[in-house]
Amino acid sequence: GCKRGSPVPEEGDEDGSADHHNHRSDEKEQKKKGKWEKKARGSRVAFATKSEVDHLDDGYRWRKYGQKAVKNSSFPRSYYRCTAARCGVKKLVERSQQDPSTVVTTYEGRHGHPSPVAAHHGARMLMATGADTSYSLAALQHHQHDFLPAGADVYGRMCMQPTTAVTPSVAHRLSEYGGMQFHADLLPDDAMGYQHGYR
DNA sequence: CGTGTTTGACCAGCGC
DNA sequence: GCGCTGGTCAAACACG
Repeated sequence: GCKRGSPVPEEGDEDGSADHHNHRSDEKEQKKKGKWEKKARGSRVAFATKSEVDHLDDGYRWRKYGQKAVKNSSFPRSYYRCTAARCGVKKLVERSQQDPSTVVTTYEGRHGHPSPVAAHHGARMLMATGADTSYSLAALQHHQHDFLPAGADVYGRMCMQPTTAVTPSVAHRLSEYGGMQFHADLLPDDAMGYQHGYR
């Protein structure tokens, strides 16, 4: 079922990493509670980005742990998890059905640790604080003129290519701002359910 | 040998 | 109870 049950995605019980027993039973319990739709742990943010590759380098290291076909889309959905220890942040990646050139990336939770790559841009830290993701995005838009170079259009098309003035992470967001739209858990579940971000 | 991806199987929630 | 759907694990596999 596709339901975002909890209307209040408050994240106060971010202690899942505390008990990582080897027992299968406990892991199962963890799986049950780990339901995105039933138990909203941490923030959820979805981005629609134009890219020819599914996996975008946003500055963090991700490990793919699954792939399944979804009903609302003819393309499979990929599941990623942050490889950092004690970091249970998850990420979903799926292509848009109507625009195969568009990739929808969904983040859940907050890292609580800096990006593995040298972060010399404040924008990097904005993502790391995930808790205020919506604020981070707002801040990004507020300061986007600072990061946004004259040739922003270039980043709206490519996300993996090496950049000189901005980091891939920034480029990623620029692409979102430069033509695509994002939606956070601020939106009603209707907006989340009918389709991923197209309106 | 270490790290990450691919892939099949399992389980939980929902509707009938 | 059963089938459908979606989320995750875990062994096998690929790469450096």
